[in-house]
Amino acid sequence: MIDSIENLKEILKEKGYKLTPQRRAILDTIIKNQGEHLSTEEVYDYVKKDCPEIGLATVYRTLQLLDDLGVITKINLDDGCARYELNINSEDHQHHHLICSKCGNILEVEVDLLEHLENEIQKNYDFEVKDHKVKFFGLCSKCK
Amino acid sequence: MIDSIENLKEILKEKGYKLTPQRRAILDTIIKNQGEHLSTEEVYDYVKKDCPEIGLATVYRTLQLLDDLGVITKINLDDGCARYELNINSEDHQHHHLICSKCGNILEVEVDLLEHLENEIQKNYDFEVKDHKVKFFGLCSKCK
DNA sequence: ATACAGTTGAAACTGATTATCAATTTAAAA
DNA sequence: TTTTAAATTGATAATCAGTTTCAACTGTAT
Ligand SMILES: [Mn+2]
Ligand SMILES: [Mn+2]
Ligand SMILES: [Zn+2]
Ligand SMILES: [Zn+2]
Repeated sequence: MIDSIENLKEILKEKGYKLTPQRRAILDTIIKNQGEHLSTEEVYDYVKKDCPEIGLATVYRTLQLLDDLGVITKINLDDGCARYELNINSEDHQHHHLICSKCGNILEVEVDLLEHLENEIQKNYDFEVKDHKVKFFGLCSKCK
Repeated sequence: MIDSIENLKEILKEKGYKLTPQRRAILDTIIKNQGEHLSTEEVYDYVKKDCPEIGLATVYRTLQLLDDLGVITKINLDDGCARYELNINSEDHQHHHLICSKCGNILEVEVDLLEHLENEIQKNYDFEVKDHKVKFFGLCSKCK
């Protein structure tokens, strides 16, 4: 969805928000670490290299804001803290995660394959599906 | 999976745990409120009627224990606290949840319909799926 | 009845997240 | 470019779910 810092300013301006060096640095960090699922503290540690004076509260606030704006997505890996990842396709549904119960490694699943299930849900429950969160637990190739 | 308090004692005994009035009362509460997704505090409030002297720490400990034993399942509805529900079929996968973004109502989906997706995952990622957590977000029949 | 391991409740503690607030900064207007 | 108002920041305190500690208590096997 977001190509670079260039259009972050536009996205912010639309809602009356300002582009600050802190916000820029935080998004830079997330883009640079694409593929990771960073916690707030982890983003804080990374971003301090570019922006040593930044406060942890600002990181919490900014990640929440970027999530509200649809730039990033908050995910829950049941490890006691929120994690975030960059949104690639804003239109598309959130991708699935495979979580290895043994080594804790996270794999991402590109295919969605939920159309059939979602159609059944629309039909049987009269529920209009907008998005989903899907986690699979099990053993990865190395651990089984 | 669990029929009544009768076999809770057996399940506990197998692992060297004891059947206490507190554990009995907590499971009673969960059985009585089947279909709800109770938080620890909510279980605490209900169970105090039968067991007024019970401590909140005991409720936390017992819910965790029952989850470990496979009697109940912890679920995360992104509202800041853990919630639990009785396990009906221990063998089967956890059922799906439909969460209305407007009214917050939770619907349960009986059909699984994930075999195809799970087969693709086994094949393409060499990942052995044991269980899953699936949440759909959208609008329920009343809200759309 | 005894013994002992498991359990309890109260209270202190932890760790993630949020709220507060005075000082600072952005962005738009003058 | 200066002015201005609203948004933002960092430090700190506060909150809140959940965990730990520990002395007193209880369930169960013998
Ligand atoms: Mn991911
Ligand atoms: Mn349910
Ligand atoms: Zn693994
Ligand atoms: Zn609704």
